Amino acid sequence: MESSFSFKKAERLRRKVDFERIFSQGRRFRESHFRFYVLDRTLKSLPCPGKRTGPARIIAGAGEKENRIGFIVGKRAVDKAAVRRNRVRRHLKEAYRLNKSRLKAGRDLVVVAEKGAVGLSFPEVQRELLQLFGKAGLILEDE
RNA sequence: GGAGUUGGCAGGAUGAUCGCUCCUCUGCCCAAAAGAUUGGCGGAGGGGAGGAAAGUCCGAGCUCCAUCGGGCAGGGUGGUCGCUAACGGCGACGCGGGGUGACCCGACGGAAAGUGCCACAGAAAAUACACAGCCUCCAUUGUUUGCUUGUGUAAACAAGCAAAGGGGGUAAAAAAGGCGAGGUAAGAGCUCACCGCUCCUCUGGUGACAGGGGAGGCAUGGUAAACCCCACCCGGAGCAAGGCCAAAUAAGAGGGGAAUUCCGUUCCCUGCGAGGGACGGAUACGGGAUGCCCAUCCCGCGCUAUGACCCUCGGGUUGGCCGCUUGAUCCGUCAGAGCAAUUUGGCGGACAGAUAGAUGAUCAUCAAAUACAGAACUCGGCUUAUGGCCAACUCCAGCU
RNA sequence: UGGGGGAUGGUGUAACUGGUAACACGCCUGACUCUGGAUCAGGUAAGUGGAGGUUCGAGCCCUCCUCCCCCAG
Repeated sequence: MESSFSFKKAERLRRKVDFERIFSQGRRFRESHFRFYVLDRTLKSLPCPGKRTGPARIIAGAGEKENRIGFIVGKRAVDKAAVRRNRVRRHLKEAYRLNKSRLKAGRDLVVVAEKGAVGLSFPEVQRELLQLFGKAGLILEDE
């Protein structure tokens, strides 16, 4: 298995309907500074993207076994200053990028930052994110 | 050494590993008859946040909408001259004010065109009037009215009141400009010196204004970031502007056409809902009213209208593409114009374009580096946030 | 990102054309009652989000900041 650390556009959630589907149908977890939503695309693959009846590219792009993830760092909930919000999001992206090879595939994930997330250092963010992945049962067992 | 004023500077660097985005060149794959092209996965090279990117306070470019004319109105600016694409910005100068000083600050046109306001206090608040206290005969000149009381035969004298003149504990602001002297019964530009004011005139300056001379003895309280007057300027909205393509859906518009309903209030009936009544409004032919020309008002001229059903066109939504970054651009240097802002020309160099939204993470070294803070159509300014460094100048203290 | 609105006692709202910041619900004390509620009487509490300016004098007028809310995908 090639343990690529790259993190391209196709691995990010970019569509409003994707976010809404995960919020309405996904499972939810919490740590002290982040909320976490998971939706397993492999279980309900047949009806899930339907009903939109859009072009076939939507199904094709999401139909692979790749994980997709989105990060939400709100202005109202987290911090007004754009610099500090960017720092939180970059920490989250880096923590996911370095650890994503250890996760089960075929899921859509969303991480929402909350009030106290601004003051955290990168190791603290990485530890909390891994705790969330563990709670959700996403970490592969094989050594 | 301390305190301060003004102007300027950079906004961590280097290396290693793992990553993101855009552009150029290039290899492979998929779809297709083929090619262009688009998409996916790679390779090489290159670019990748700020002085404030911020606040959105002004000014523009750009785009769409509106635009038949006029009036009234609304908003903005406010010393002068210039600079600029434009500005409420900048420069120089004038005037006024602050600071021992370097230097700084000023919405800085008009209150004898009009209107409004000026609480409390005070005699009085825009008019110089009433009123309280005080002075008015002794001497020089002239004049002196009425009433009451007292003395006296009377004439007359004395006292008081009225008439006449001056004046102002207060107040943010005060009038016979301020202050000092003379003057007087007490007092007033009544007189005089200095300062100020008004008018006339001369000189200098493009101008704001400055300086000189003469006359008047002084008449015009404050407020225009109150209405207003004067001069100048101003259509509206904003890239989520706006345009194109595809998909599914069927709102709206136009036409036809028959008919009389439709909407709102939640007052009444009903347990609630549905429904009905009442009230108000809209609609038929006309009128009126409303709407459309930036908002409001008026005039002239013009246009439009309720709605089941049928036909035609195809709004908005979702996804993608364009707009989208090289332009009144910025920097360096040389030469020219100008006190300067700025500008002309030559040479060289630089310049992000994302769309769930790119600059990061970890480590090492440098004495330390986490100040404020992140592009979203683009420029020119202003304002606000901010740790540090440098230069010039000012004041104070000490030493030589 | 662009556009619009607001901030006044603990809470919800007033303050006309600039002239002593008002009202209700609260809260506290007292009366009434065996006690509580209701009622009555009295009191407490903001100097108007912050900083400057205009004016004799700003909640109100002007400028700049801070915070909150709404609209447009």
